[in-house]
Amino acid sequence: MARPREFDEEHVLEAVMERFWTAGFERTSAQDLVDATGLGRGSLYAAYASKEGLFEQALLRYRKRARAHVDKLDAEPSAIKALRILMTDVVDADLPRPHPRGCLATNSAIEMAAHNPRIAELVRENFGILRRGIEGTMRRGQATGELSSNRDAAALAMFVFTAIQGLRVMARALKADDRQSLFSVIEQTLLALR
Amino acid sequence: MARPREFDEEHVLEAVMERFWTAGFERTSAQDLVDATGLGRGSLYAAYASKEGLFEQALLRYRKRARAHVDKLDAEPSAIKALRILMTDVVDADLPRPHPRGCLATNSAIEMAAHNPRIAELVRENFGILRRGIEGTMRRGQATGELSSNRDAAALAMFVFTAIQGLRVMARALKADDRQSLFSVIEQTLLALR
DNA sequence: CCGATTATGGAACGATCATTCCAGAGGAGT
DNA sequence: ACTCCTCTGGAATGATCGTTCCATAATCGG
Repeated sequence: MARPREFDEEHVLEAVMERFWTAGFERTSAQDLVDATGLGRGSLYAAYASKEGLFEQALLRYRKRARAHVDKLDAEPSAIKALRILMTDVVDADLPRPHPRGCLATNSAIEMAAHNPRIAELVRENFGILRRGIEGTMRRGQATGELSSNRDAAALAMFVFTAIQGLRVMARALKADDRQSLFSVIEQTLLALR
Repeated sequence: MARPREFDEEHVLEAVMERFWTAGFERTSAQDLVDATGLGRGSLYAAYASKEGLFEQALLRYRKRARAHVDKLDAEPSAIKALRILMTDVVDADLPRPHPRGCLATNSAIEMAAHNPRIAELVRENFGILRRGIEGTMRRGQATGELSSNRDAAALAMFVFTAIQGLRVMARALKADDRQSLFSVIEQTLLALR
């Protein structure tokens, strides 16, 4: 051991994630990352090897968001209410002004998954966290009688999860005044669970 | 008038669209487009001004796909069957080997919409063609009594359309053996219309 | 058949890209 | 206090980016 690191890894990765999230991988340059983190090029490359390595770290960090969503799901007793809160949160989180940033995992699925197997795997892992959380909520709702028990919980969870991916795409493409139609989609999705 | 064009615009734009579709805007270089079309740089830029101009043309051309989907919807008498065919077609079309390419409009919504208003508008136009087609099918189903008439056809159409966007995201991220789960999502979506 | 005008495509451009290098700085172990 | 070893950050590198230039070719109207 010799000289210790001077930078705060939490802060650096947060800034990196933010940049990749709004601009995407290709539109974010190494210079952008230097500016965003305040580190020198040498330090950045010594610690994370490459731009792709940095992106992987950002995606790993993004898992916390998925886990937070799952925690919030588990905190609400009513399954339907929990799923409504989840989807409303997703729409609200993906639509900040001035530019909607969508979901980092969804964006990465489109932009990177076909070109980088490592990233594709991380995206699927991110997806899995939320999908399994939804499935748990679904089973809970079936146990309490809130949801019909004669339907496949895993299939229903995949259905809701896919709807969320659709909402995230629409959030990135629609104008702000179409926001209301996304909430209508949420209600139609919840209606389908009864 | 002087020397006429030697290249076939149809062929050129088809090749350009194909390239942007699989690789995305940023991962497609001007050199890639020169190679794909067989034209020289000068010819390409004289005809289309810029890489973005070329992308716009590709997206304009892509509308034909959306229109073909709508035509197929209109050809099937049963609304439910028509929508099942549509969604199955979408999943099949988005998942060719070796790399799933998804949907050009969906990919562009994620990659470009926040950065380029012109592209964002073309994406919304593409979306609108299919969404309105679905809405028409929905009304038809209500008229024949196949679908319940006491639900909002526009809201149902938006719901199905958003589900399709979700399917397109999943198609780009999932492994080939998860294909079956996408068909399960299709059935859950159709079930919600009854 | 002859200017006028446009298409052609490869060479050339400056900018920017991701990455590497390196000289200096600074704690850790002895 | 001295020697490692690592961190640091700006300079440098070669590649590639999108775009422009330009000499040549080809077709038009007259």
